[in-house]
Amino acid sequence: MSDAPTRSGDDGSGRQSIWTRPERGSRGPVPAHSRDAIVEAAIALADAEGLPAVSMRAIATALGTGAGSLYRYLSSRDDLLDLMTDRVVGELRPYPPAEGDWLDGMLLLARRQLALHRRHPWLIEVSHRPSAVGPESLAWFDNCLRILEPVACAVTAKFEAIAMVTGVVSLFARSAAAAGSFSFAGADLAAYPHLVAAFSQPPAPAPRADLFERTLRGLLTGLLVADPTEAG
Amino acid sequence: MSDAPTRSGDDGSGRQSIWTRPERGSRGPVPAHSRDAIVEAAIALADAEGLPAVSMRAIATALGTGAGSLYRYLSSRDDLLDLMTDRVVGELRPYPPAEGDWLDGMLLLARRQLALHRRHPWLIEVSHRPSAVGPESLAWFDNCLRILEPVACAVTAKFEAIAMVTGVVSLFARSAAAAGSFSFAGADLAAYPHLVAAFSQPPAPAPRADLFERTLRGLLTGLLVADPTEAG
DNA sequence: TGTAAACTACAAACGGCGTTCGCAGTTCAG
DNA sequence: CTGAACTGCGAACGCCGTTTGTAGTTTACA
Repeated sequence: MSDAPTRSGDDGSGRQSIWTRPERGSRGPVPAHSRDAIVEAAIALADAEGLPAVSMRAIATALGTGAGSLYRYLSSRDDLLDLMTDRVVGELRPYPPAEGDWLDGMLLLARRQLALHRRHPWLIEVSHRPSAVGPESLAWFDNCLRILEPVACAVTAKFEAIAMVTGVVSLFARSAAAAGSFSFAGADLAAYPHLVAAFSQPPAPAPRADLFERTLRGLLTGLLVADPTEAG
Repeated sequence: MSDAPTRSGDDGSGRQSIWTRPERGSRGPVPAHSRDAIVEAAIALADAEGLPAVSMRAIATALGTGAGSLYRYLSSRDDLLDLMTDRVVGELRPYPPAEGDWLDGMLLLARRQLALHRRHPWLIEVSHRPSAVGPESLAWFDNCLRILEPVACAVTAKFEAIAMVTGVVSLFARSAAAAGSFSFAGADLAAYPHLVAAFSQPPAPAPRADLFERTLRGLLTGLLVADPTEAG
């Protein structure tokens, strides 16, 4: 909506994004900390105690300084979250060589992305917020395009497909994190006949094998090797 | 993970969920406000100014009272968000009669859900948080099961399918809300050859017709009318 | 009917948050 | 050498969700 604030290298207010602003000037004492150290401490904190525990004061305490001092290195907590995200996206490297089927290649990338979410559960909470795309995220995106190179279709379709794959990955990551986190106790189940019918059935024999892969395979073939009869 | 806190009618600490706790007792003056009025004010605020504007103080001001007074009707802000969510889910009623193909029925429901997200953009931010399932959400779920009744497969698969549909809906809602909200300015694009190649191509002739529907159709058939050769 | 318990409203306060500001000390450009 | 640009730091600001204390009101029950 509105005038598209497009967080980029230089927004209207003259402020620079975290990706283009230099870490420090040439004068003054050598800083006691660094952007990297702060990001590292924040990630460690998020991995260990979850995203809500990542407060400026907590990070500063972990680094042995005050909360206000962090603003010598960052301009806001949002910038820090962007840096954290891009840094862990870097863990997706090294990217495998483009060999074999492009579909298998995309599935491999998706599985790696899912593993990344397992390593850093806070990624789910952080990725839903409009963020500035960092260099590692761009590299990942670029690599997806590389794998999709043999596919003959419009770039728009590829963009859509990549976005959908990322979305489905976060979907699975979210459902894995929220597994069994609620129940129906206390509700008047009598009002929901199909629900009680479903629960009165014998439990499923076993979870279907690799719902993740089947979903993505269906999605990608559906989006990229489209039925030519409905070319719009 | 851990001991599954299962937010339900009565959690371990003896506190009752917002769905089972009575709104008021029998003694004392008649309350000046009501749970419904608070929820309504909160939804109006969220629709107009976004979820961050929904602070206890703002709601209280809108109702002409103090922030602390709201705790006579709610036990926490999280409870309020649960109530808000369930209330707008009620807007999905009335549910259409189960006629025609189940796939078409599910697609209709999904489209309605997407429209709901368009009406209440804050739903995206609120639904990613582990929440207590309210009666309207249960009714919606029950209705999905009703539509899927003619499908002959395990209930587990139906649950998975419903969850995936909801997830894909929120995916599309999110991408619609974030459309064009970032750019690559300031980045050294030379390091991303496939990205620049993609952008140097002529723009797509036109967006593919109804990516939403095609995605869901592929997903549902893939998940529910599974290939019998790989029955697990 | 009298009284105590249960309920109401409300303002003030608590602790935490992200962030800003002023101050004192340090380093380097001109 | 001087002054500008930087550094760390602690106090403060204005928000937030929530708790608490006080005072007034209504109902249940002896």
